[in-house]
Amino acid sequence: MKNTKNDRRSQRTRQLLTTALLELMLEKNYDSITVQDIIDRANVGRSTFYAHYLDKEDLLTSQFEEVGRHLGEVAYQDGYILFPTLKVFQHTQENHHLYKALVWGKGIEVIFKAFEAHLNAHLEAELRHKLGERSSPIPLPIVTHYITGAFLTLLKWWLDNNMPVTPEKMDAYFRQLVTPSIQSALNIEF
Amino acid sequence: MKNTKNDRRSQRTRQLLTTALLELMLEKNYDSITVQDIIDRANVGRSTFYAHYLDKEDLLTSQFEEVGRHLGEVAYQDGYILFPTLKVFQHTQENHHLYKALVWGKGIEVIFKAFEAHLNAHLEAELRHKLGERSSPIPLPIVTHYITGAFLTLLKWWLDNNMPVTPEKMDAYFRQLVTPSIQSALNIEF
DNA sequence: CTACAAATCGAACAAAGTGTTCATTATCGA
DNA sequence: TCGATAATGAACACTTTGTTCGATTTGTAG
Repeated sequence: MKNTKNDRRSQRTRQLLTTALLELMLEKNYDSITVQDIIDRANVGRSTFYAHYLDKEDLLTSQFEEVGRHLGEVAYQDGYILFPTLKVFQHTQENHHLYKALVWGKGIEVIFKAFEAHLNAHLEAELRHKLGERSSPIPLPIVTHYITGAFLTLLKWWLDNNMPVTPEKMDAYFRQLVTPSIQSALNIEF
Repeated sequence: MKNTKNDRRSQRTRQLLTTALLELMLEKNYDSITVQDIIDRANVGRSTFYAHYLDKEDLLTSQFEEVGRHLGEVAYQDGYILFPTLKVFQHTQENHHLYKALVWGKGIEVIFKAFEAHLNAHLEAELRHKLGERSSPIPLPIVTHYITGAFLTLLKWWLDNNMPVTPEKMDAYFRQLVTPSIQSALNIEF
């Protein structure tokens, strides 16, 4: 098939561009990175870049939205209530070079947005299920945003400070903080 | 004094520029706003703009960092532990036109960063005071970031959704969620 | 091996925006 | 009215953007 051939070549080009952008984000501010920088680093022709992406922003988001979605899905592959936060902390530590680049640049915002959306959706569904017939005294979107907001802020803080404690400790701290809130707010045990 | 005269003129010019930027942010994406747009709207000469600010970013941050600091200070003028969140919700609602512009643009990030720094610092100091000699089972920075992260996320969510509940209700929800956490985590009563 | 189609290359281009310079004009206090 | 300071805006060199297009490379089907 022709598809195979085209796809492989194109895919490799996209990979080169993504890698180049990531490398550059480790070196300098995202806003000051030009398309020229990226294609120089990636050894890719100017017109090729624009054949694949609309602009620099497009390269950033199209790649990293996927990462965010992926994170959201991984986080939910088990039936946890309050999702497996430990996994996320661990995954973040293992790939912290990637995430440092994202924190430095503004890529992290894109990922977090996609991640947050997933977390909120799943969390709301699970809480609703757990509640059953009872209604929540606090609107569920408020509860879910409260939880994901706190979680992502801690995750970012942890990264910014070069992960001063282990993922296991972070997870324990987070759960210690969030559990009583949910229990008392929704009268749910878990 | 000459200062008075200069200051007044300069100040007025800066005001014009800030207002123009705010208006423009209501109309279109921050990144697509040019310096030309701003000075046209403000009826200010090009060179005047650059006499006051380094670039567009500088205009944004120098003005809005102040807003963030101001918010942080206002929030602490009473001796609350867990700062007067209600006031912040109310203030946000009263000035929601301003904040909508900021949410739409990316100005909100700048403000939140400055605001968050203040909240964290004050919160940590107060919690430490409240703890006295006892040491916290959870590192205080983690507690404070947990709280401010959750708070700012809820504040943003509330704005994004056009403030579907009253400031009083938001405040009550937030406190209901966060109070048990802190009590159980730090053994503090308040 | 050859032929072919798809992907890449890179030079050239117009367009837009940036930040600076400087001679000129407006403003306001003394 | 004078003088200092601020604002003006045209002109400038420079950077970046996104597009076009003919030449070139690459991988595969036959």
